[in-house]
Amino acid sequence: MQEKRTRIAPSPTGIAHIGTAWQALFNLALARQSGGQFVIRIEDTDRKRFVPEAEALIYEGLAWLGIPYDEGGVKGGPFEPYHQSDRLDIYQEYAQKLIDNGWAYYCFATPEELEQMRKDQIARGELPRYDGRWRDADPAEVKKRLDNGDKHVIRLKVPKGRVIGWHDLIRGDVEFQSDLIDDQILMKSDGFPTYHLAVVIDDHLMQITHVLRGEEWISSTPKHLLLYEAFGWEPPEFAHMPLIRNTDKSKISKRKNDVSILSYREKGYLPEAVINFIALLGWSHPEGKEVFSLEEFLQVASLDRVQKTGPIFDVERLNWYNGYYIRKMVEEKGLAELGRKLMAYGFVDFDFPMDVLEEVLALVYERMVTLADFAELTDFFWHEVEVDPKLLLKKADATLVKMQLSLTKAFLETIAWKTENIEQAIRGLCEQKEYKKSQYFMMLRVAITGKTATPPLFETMAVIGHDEVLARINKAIKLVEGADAS
RNA sequence: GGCCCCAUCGUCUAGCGGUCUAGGACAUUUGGUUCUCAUCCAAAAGAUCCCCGGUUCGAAUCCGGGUGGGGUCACCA
Repeated sequence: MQEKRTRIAPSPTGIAHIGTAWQALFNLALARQSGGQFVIRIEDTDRKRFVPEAEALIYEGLAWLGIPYDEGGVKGGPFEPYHQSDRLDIYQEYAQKLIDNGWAYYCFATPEELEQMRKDQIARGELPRYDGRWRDADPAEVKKRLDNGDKHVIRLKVPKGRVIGWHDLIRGDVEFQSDLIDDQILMKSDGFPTYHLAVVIDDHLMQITHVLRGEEWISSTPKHLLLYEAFGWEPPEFAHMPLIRNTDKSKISKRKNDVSILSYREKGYLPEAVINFIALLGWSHPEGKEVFSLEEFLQVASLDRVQKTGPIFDVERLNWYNGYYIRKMVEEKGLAELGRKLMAYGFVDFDFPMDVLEEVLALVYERMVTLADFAELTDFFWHEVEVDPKLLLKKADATLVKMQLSLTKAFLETIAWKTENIEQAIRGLCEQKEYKKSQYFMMLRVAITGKTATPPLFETMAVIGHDEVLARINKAIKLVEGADAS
């Protein structure tokens, strides 16, 4: 099997994007399965949108998800440098070759001039495009402008009347008419290459064999193919993944979705849940499995099971995975592991009573969707609780409730503080006085936790502690008296 | 608008000419367990397989057209 060299080529323009991680997954799988390498190259040729911290965020995001790479990034490798901004002289050199062999030409049109040109075209009802005004310019004139040091770009001389096609590994045969392709800018006037030039040169020089990227690049591919031809290079295989979408089916965006990898960490998602979830976006496991690890994915992933339709990013499903993986973690590695994760990600308040952390976790872990849920699920264990008297009196009058609370207090006063004893005392009281279970338990739950939904009462009380429970019951009694008086 | 890509339950998807009265998962609803919630278990509901033609004995699956959605048309990637 041919060793496949694949890559992702993110731009450091802001956040580490979830789509980048998704793409990385499939690129990695392809490389791994063939014994090849997966490369990270940083495409930082756009100085206007450059964000200094962005690159580090990309590495951090991928590292958090556990997605490794073989070359580039902070690792380097045999094809250095892996930052396009460090490869300017290379692009310069190759652009010159294209000028020399007639595949490219200088264009001295200013941005303002081109803007005017487009306006005119639109006014005339034409579609805006470069009109080729410098395509066949007089060489003498070009030389004069060059000698004069006039600002210029270098454009690709797209041949006329050609059909440019390729066999896409995901989509099959795709074809474009060359006449519809603009004479693409290859070199900007600031001496930086455009994406199109840089990506082709780098992919070739770095010996990338398979370009697996998003569908948004599909209409750029013919331009790239032309460049391979212009250089006389063998093009790589191309495969275009569908685009992950917002709920309204548009391409997934910051505005309508959370697309930052790291923000999922901040929100309390587990990397294995995120991985499992995104792996199943536009792809299905050959055995129909819904739950599997990154390792397993890397072994069984294949392009022929990649769907052509853009999947919608559905957080509900991610939530299910997250709850599932939290439970799985506890079952396989114990509560301590959950505790460590919670601490590591900063979801445990500094004044939380650590000695009862595991006891508390045992009671709430099945109820957690994200790690961030820990706070809300557990605040009443160690915080003052706010009790709504209306909830206390929902299904019984004040006289009865007050009696129930007082008796409960009496029954609990002297017992040895253990779950079984608490249960025995309370159930005993309940039977003896023939309280309606649903009313009595709920009332007591509210009195002690302030909430209507909590872990089982007896265990909860056991963790909260004897003195605190009695204090809360006392408070509830006063509350009921107050409500009764008014 | 031109060009290109795409089209199965609300969502993620299985399906690659007959085994499909279309299967699974999430979400939803109901029942069971239970002191509530959650977990767990069971069940239900949910898709004219976008529409119309064609090919075929036979189409969700192949072909054509339509419609719808998406992407792209920058000195951004």
